[in-house]
Amino acid sequence: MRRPPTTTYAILGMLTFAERSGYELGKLIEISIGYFWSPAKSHIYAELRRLVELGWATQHEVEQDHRPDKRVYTITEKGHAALREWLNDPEVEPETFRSPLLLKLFFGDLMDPGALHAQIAEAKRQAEELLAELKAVEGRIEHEDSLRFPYMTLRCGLAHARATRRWARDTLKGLEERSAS
Amino acid sequence: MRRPPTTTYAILGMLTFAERSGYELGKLIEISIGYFWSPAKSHIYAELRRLVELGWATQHEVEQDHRPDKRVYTITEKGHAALREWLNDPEVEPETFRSPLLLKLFFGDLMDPGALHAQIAEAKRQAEELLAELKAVEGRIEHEDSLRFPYMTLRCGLAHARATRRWARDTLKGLEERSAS
DNA sequence: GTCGACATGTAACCAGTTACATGATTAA
DNA sequence: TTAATCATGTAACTGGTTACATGTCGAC
Repeated sequence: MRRPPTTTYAILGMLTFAERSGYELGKLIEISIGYFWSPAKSHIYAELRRLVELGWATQHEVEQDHRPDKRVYTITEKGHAALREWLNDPEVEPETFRSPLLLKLFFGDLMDPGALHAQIAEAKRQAEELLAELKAVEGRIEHEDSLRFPYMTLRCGLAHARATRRWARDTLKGLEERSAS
Repeated sequence: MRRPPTTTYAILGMLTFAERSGYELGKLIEISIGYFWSPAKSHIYAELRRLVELGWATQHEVEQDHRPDKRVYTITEKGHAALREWLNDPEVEPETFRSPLLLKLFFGDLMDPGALHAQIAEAKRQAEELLAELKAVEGRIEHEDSLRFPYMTLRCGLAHARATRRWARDTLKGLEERSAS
């Protein structure tokens, strides 16, 4: 039996902080690992079922007042062991990065200059938006020693958002200089 | 009929420089758009067949001496129009970025410190390798005015490789300081 | 009464990868 | 003769998304 896909371990890892329902995991992932690993909502529920099948988590229903009932998942010792085995495996799967914007830019000769400029400007705006978002998170977690490792991943995001913003700025400038002459 | 996936346009775009066979496209993509858009070999052949079906390219066999024959694809005027329509569409699909390394780091508390250090160190090594590769490409194309737009995409790759290297360096330092105390 | 947050899923689809299969030609 | 490059694909799989479906509960 092959090792399950990375998303399985992502969900499993999120259960190490506390037992949670699929819905709660979705909200949590969105503001944490979602920046570099973001499964669809329906995918989360599917993975939770797989975790139970594997014996890596157990489920139990929680009746709630004032809210619909929920199904809460708890990591097992077997799950912990599987997670550690994956974490310590020196073989790390390669990152994937795909950028439709860079792809378009590569063919920039064929583009309407106005459309190109607008699309890079929009990328710059998005980088700035992301940067503001990440800075806000940083303010909240930088001194939380228990979030030391999440903070390191945040620093990576900040570095890349800044690199993107600067690149977009420079590229726009280059585009404008050329169109002016 | 919906718009075909981005990979279709990637292949189509590569045909604007010259008519090419699937094999030639594979080699070319690897050293150009492959850094931010890299279809599998078999996928390239499949997309070429789709281009012909759509009337966006035509194919013809080329008999070769000293080498196996090949099937060469040429972009049509209809293909050019479709490509421009896609390029100028202000709606750009979002980038996707997935990092198993950051995912592991997020759960760093559960890792063996040695394994974590080794995995970040390996990421740093990979960033340096990529950086060297991109710098070599830069030296070859920076003054080629016809490669102005590809050069802009290269600058983005350089910025990100440098950001990754610096982040990995800083992170390793943080890890070492902590383990020393 | 309707909107939004809470809550869980199914079914259909699809983009893309992996492994496999085949064969020509050239250079060591 | 063996490896490397040139050359083209098929078939099976799979990881993952999208759209849909359903319903609870509280607040306005």
